[in-house]
Amino acid sequence: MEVRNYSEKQIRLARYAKALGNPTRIAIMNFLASQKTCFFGDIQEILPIAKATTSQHLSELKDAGLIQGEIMAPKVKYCINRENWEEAKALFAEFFSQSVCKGGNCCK
Amino acid sequence: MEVRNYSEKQIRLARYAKALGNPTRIAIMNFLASQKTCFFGDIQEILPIAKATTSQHLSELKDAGLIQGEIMAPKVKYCINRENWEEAKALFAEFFSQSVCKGGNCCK
DNA sequence: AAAATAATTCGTAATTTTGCGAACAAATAC
DNA sequence: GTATTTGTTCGCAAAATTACGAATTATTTT
Repeated sequence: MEVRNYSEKQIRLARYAKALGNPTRIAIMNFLASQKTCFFGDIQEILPIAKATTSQHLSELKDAGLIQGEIMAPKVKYCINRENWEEAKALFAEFFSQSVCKGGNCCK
Repeated sequence: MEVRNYSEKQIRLARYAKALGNPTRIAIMNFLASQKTCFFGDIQEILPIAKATTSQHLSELKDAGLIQGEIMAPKVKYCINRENWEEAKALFAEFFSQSVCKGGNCCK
């Protein structure tokens, strides 16, 4: 009964996946990826939730490293954190590049 | 203040992401992708959690459509659901293929 | 200085997630 | 037919998530 820990990669991938595991946050990321300007208010406008909740979701995306914010008083400009976006992209690509059920005798 | 709903794609992507948003579930998927045989007991062995919890995580992955189970009494054989795996792969690929900060004037 | 604008934080509530041990179900082995 | 093996389900608890309105902060405009 060998109890193994999770690898750093597994933990980081899960962290990114968790941050993306909500339709609102996917919508935010889609919006940020498509826009040149990305003030809080612009994001808030396209979402069917209260601004306090939007702020919370942005915090989670920021904590996960997927976005960053820049204060341009009295507004706040958000954008995707390119470096971590690329890391996440690579981690998901690697994850999904695993060959599934090698040998083909799984569940059949 | 146009309140938009989320697209089906956003909802489906978020659903897959949520299912993958936990290191244990990533580890399970990695294991299933690498194994030819995949009985519950084999999965349970590599995880540092109780079997009841493992069963729960498998349920969530199954609910999300990422895996499927087959009873081979008294054992249960699990494997990746190829069709949905491919859908998830495509959704994540499309998501990460978005060009980030077009025009380059975001947050700089 | 006061009012307006923009966004975050606070306080709260409801729901979901994660985890465990114990009890249970279902088939096999003795 | 009783015991064993293998997983699931139940009941519970702690923590995290999602959501909101109200209060707060910080800058800008008047």
